[in-house]
Amino acid sequence: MEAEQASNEKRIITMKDFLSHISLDCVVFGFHSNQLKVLVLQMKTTSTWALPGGFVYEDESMEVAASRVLKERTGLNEIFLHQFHVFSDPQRSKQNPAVPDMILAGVTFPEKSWFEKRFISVGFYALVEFSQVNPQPDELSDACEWINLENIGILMLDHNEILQKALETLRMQLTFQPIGYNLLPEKFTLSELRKLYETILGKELDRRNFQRKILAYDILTRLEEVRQGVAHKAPALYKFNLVNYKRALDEGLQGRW
Amino acid sequence: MEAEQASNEKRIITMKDFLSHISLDCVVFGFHSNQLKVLVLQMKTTSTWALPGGFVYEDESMEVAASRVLKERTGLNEIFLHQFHVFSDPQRSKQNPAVPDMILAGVTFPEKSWFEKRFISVGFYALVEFSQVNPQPDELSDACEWINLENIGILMLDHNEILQKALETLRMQLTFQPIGYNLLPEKFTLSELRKLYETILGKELDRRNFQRKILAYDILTRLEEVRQGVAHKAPALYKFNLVNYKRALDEGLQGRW
DNA sequence: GCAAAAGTGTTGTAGCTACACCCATGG
DNA sequence: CCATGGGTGTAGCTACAACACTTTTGC
Repeated sequence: MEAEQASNEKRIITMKDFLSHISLDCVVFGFHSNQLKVLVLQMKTTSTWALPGGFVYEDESMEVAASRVLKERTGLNEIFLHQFHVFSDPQRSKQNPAVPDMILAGVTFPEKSWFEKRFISVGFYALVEFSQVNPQPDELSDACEWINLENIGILMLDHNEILQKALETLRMQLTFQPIGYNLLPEKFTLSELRKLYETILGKELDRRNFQRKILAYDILTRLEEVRQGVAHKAPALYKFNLVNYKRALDEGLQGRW
Repeated sequence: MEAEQASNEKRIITMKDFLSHISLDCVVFGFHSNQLKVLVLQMKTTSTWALPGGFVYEDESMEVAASRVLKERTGLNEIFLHQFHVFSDPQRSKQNPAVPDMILAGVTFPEKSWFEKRFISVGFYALVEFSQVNPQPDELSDACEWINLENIGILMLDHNEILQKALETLRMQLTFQPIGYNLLPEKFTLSELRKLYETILGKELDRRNFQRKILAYDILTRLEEVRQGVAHKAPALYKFNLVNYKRALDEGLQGRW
């Protein structure tokens, strides 16, 4: 206790000690031809792949900044978006390979040492409808593409870790909430919805039990239409019943106590 | 797409636009005489109550910074600590009532406008054993106290919102994980554990069903001892079985698919 | 001895798993 | 006509809520 006191008096607090830079990175999930995909950028000078990200303006919340960034990368407004973790290992942004790209892009900064400071990044995950997205590279990259989750290689900085954590979060949320609304087109079959669940969870689900369970939630509306032009029996199309879907989200679906 | 291009070329990125300050705030939960308590500070000049918090050094992760702050406020090392949300509403730190206290405490800062920038804060929640804590105010406050959750009044800035979100997170985690290990003393009765659950969840639980359910997890070891000196039948004491407890944490306890 | 809390047992029900079975369709 | 996937049904099991009942202690 006395040691505490002493160190308190001795210490002179200088706010320069506390300067960090804050950024955000987004893991954008899409679903197409029964595969989960992630939106990634290829950096200009190093050709390494990276998650879309950016900085936050002074008058923005992190959420607004993430929406802005994703609007630029996908063309979409009103994206389903959730923050899931802050990545702040002081080593994470050493030798940031994006710095040459920033200089190339004409980024100016207040002082020479600006890029030597570490970056703290807030991770967001987004769920988007694959077909609605028009991928656009940013100033630092010359490609923006969907890559199958299983084909994602080494990403810039700690972006593999960010992706991993996003996936874990998505799996957790899936148990609680009827995700799928944001990833699927308006009309879909139960098999497509099941494949999505199987892909996210990384395991197979019993076709018949899945069907009854998801229908029991009463969040789907069966349409008159069936999917045409496929082999075998034509499956019925469904869409989400928004009212019941939102109610289910509020209540949560499992876990009692 | 062309509009995108045009705006990209027109815009000159100046990193000064992106300067924000990052801080952290902690919701420290303790449990004593069957009540959930939160550790709060009383600020020097305004006498308003606030959550313990601080800034992050350049060579620290947010987690390390939060541990350091809580070590100062509680005297404890090795605190159970989890980040749960980033609070970044640009209005949240307008008219920060802590600024006079900072000036009083001799805090120096690089430029006059430093405090006019907004603060982005990472929220952490901590679970500690009440009796082990030795509450210590910081440089900006002249009191550090446990307050019953239900008696918490108006807090500084958006700290009520932060507390609320911490509680929601704790409730969510409770369904998944056998919390209680960090909040209770080494030896405890099943009634005490149940009261803790009831307090966090805000509702009563059936005594007998709770007992069987929690024992079924196989994370508790029944001791030979009983609690002495209480009215009525002496209840058995239990302690956590750390091996099984950790296994249960890994697996998660509920939610199938 | 009686009030109050601890400890153990029982029963009905909801929801799940693991199947069997029939239907529709494209090749 | 048959392989394949869609749609519906059912039996057995598990987990849980809602109870009843007994035991132990302080006053």
